Amino acid sequence: MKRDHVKQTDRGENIREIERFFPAPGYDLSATLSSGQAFRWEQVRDGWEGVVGKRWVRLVPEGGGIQAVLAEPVDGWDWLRSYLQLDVAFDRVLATFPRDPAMERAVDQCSGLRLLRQDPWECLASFILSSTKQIVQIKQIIRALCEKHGQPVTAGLAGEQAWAFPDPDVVANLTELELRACKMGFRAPHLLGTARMIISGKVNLGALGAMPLESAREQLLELPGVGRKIADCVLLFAYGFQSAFPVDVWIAKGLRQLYFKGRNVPLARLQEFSRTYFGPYGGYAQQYLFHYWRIHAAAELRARKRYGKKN
DNA sequence: TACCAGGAGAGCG
DNA sequence: CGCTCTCATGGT
Repeated sequence: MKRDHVKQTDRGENIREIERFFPAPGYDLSATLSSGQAFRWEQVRDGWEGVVGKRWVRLVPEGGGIQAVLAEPVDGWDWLRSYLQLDVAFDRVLATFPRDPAMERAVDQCSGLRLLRQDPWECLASFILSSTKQIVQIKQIIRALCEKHGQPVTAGLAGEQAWAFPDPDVVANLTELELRACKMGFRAPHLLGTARMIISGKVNLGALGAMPLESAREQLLELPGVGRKIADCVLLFAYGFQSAFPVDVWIAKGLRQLYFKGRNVPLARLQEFSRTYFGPYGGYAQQYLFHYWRIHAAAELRARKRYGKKN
């Protein structure tokens, strides 16, 4: 135990803490961390362990909130509050969703799912690596990249080791071959090219948050390996553009099934539909549908196997 | 063993 | 434009 690292002054200033409890009623940590928005969290016993920025964190849901435990003490917790979006008035978000049967089922079954607010570079790089990969595989690629090229950070109370996500300048100075060694295949030149464009200053990730959604998206689309879907993921998960609505294969399937009677509606029309139909927090609605549809479809598949295929 | 995965980009008519 | 093909790799 490292409790002796927790120092307090009489005046209550410079309090360095190694753990803290955050009240978060209704927050479903498991759904949030496993819903395909972030890829570095692992379930360990009754909690989740990962690296946020340069810090290893263990999060345990308990008693209407989240207990956070670090490996090393910190001065403040704003970085974690922001990452977990603990201050979002969530009832007001839910109230803006369209009231249709599909949306209500999704909210009903995934209530407690939240959107994170991630670091733009890590989020961008992660989703460049995500294209045509299953979530389990994306996690493997990112783990390899971090273990080979990320900065080591202290993890756990016994001082084990974890790795931070490698910064853009580190990635930019790697070779395509070194990146391919992380099993990212044809995504390697995309990631490399993007890292180099960011280092060169041709795209400034720090400036996008203050831009209108469309301008920020335009900037992201300049980067190699970044199309509409990945751009929207980054706009939503890293910059907090709540109306960005990434349409991937799952969402596309779900939208066609749930809102178009299974008709083969073209992607562009699905994007147009999602932009107008789901409201100012469409991104949130999207994450509910994504999570719901992924679980729903998986359950359906298992049921078919068990009872024998009817089709 | 086949099929497919939180796509993007080039090439075609 | 809109459609098709390819890209690399591994889970199910």
